[in-house]
Amino acid sequence: MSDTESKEPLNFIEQIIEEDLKNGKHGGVVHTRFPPEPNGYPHIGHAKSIVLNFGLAEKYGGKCNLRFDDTNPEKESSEYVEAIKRDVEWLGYEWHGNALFASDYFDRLYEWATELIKKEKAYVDDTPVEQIRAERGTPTEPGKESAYRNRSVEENLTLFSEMKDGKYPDGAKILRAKVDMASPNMHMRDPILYRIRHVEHHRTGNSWCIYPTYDFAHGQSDSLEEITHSLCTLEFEVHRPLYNWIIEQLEIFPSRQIEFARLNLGYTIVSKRKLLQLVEGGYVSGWDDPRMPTLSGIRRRGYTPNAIKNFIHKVGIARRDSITDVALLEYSIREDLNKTTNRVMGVLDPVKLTITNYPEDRDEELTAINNPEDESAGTRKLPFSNEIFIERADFMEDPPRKFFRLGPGREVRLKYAYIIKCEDFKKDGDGNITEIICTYDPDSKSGQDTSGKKVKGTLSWVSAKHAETVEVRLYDRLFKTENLNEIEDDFLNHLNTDSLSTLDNVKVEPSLKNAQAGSRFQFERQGYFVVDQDSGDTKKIFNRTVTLRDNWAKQSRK
RNA sequence: UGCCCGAUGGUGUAACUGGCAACACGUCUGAUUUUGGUUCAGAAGAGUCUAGGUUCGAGCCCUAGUCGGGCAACCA
Repeated sequence: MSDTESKEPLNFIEQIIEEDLKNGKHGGVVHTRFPPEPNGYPHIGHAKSIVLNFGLAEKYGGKCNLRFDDTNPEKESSEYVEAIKRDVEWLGYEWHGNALFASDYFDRLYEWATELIKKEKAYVDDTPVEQIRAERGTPTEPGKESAYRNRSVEENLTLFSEMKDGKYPDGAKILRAKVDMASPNMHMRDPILYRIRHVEHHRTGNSWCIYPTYDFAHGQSDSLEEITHSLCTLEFEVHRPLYNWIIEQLEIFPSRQIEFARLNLGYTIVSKRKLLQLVEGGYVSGWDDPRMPTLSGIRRRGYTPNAIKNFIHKVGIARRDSITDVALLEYSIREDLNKTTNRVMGVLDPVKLTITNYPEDRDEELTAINNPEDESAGTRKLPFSNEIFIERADFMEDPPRKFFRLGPGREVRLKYAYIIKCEDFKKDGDGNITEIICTYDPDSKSGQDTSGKKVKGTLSWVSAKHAETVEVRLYDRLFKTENLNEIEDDFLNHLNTDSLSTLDNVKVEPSLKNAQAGSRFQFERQGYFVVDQDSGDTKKIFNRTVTLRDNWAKQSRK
């Protein structure tokens, strides 16, 4: 694997890995990890990290751990742990061994803290929060050393042990590293290693009342797991000197931190905090609302793991901030679904069409191809009769020249059936078309057409008396602003109020009667749909995953 | 008036580590098509943030600047 010469260009992380491999670093082992904090549901941005970390391990024959960074019990819960596991598995990855937790290392971390104290590299500080903050200085001014900075090793050891034993209330004391209060890097100005929190942890319960900070837990966790390449996003770059400092002081396995730019998507928000706001504020139905960029939302929307992975690969990995065009995501899902999904007939906005010369009592079974992209998908029977439904948008009373569909006197083909001609139509008092009257050409049956006619348009349809009525939920982007990083007002002001529209009188062919939740279909000429989990036995619900590309719509917009 | 990153078509990434910018998406043509889908053929679109420098030669190296991002939670 690792010695395969691929022609694919390598991203900068792969270049680093291949260089390490060449130099025999870590004995040619590649070991990565996906390290989420269980404080929210994973979203498309996390997918980038998941695909990167697990993908690299796969590519180089290495391993990838799943490790929860659960050092802040106040925000974390096992609900999130489960959601994260589910999503990683859904994407098709298997973590190495059991799921791991930073909290598994609390004992070890405590020992290491003690070790740092003994080396005079850490001390207990009684300074109040506000003062600590003030003494840290600003980016342009150096900080001031704490009055407690030079306590004796013995005193620090005693105090730290008492902190652990619960002798002090929250915030009374902290453990800090002794680095350099004048460092131009704020994170090196005696960073906090442990804080007192008398709260229950979702895994360790009440056995601890002091918890390590990210900086004191993450690097050592990587080290304990012998992570060779520790990948994280750009904002942790300034933490890297501290990450390395701790590893050096403790003389432990030297994992290497490498940062890459997080994923930004147009019209999409990727912030757990804001996503939580959408859920709690009732702007969406939940974490798995199909409009949400969460993996659970995307999954419910009908996206496939393959599409997500391909999308991430197409986006690439780099160190510069960027915002990816949603069109790339949509392309990825269409590309996948086009090849894998069966076609069916569905009419979203039905209008009745009567074929006057077709016998009322006649039922015909036509043969339809399930997937023109996949012959093995076979064919199915489609019932036809004198009354059918077609899409309201497929008829125009006064059509423009480039409109290939139905209009007075025009002819079109009904897919898999006959060529029909519009003879007349009816309208109600408001001018809405209520019925289209046609005749058909008996010699034009699909597959045995002897009519010699050529028509430009082919319509999808559903036989009225055989149709199933279902509900369809059409989704649009949740926000109306493309770059949500640039806005200055509340992001909620940018919500697209028309992001969901529900159609409750959609007609579909009878083969869909027993479609199971999670099954995906292409409604011919419309888009890709997935059966929603809310579907009842009486009425199915279909979520529209994405529309088909539509050159006509594009052209008619001009 | 600090430190650290980054800057390549509309968007996202490449450029064999110095040899005269490529791929994908998007856009536009045309062909095929019983999905205005798919597929196929093709086109337009950047001279690589700016100014210097090194070099036979710079998107790649150096210097300065500009612009963008990050860093002052007992968050991660």
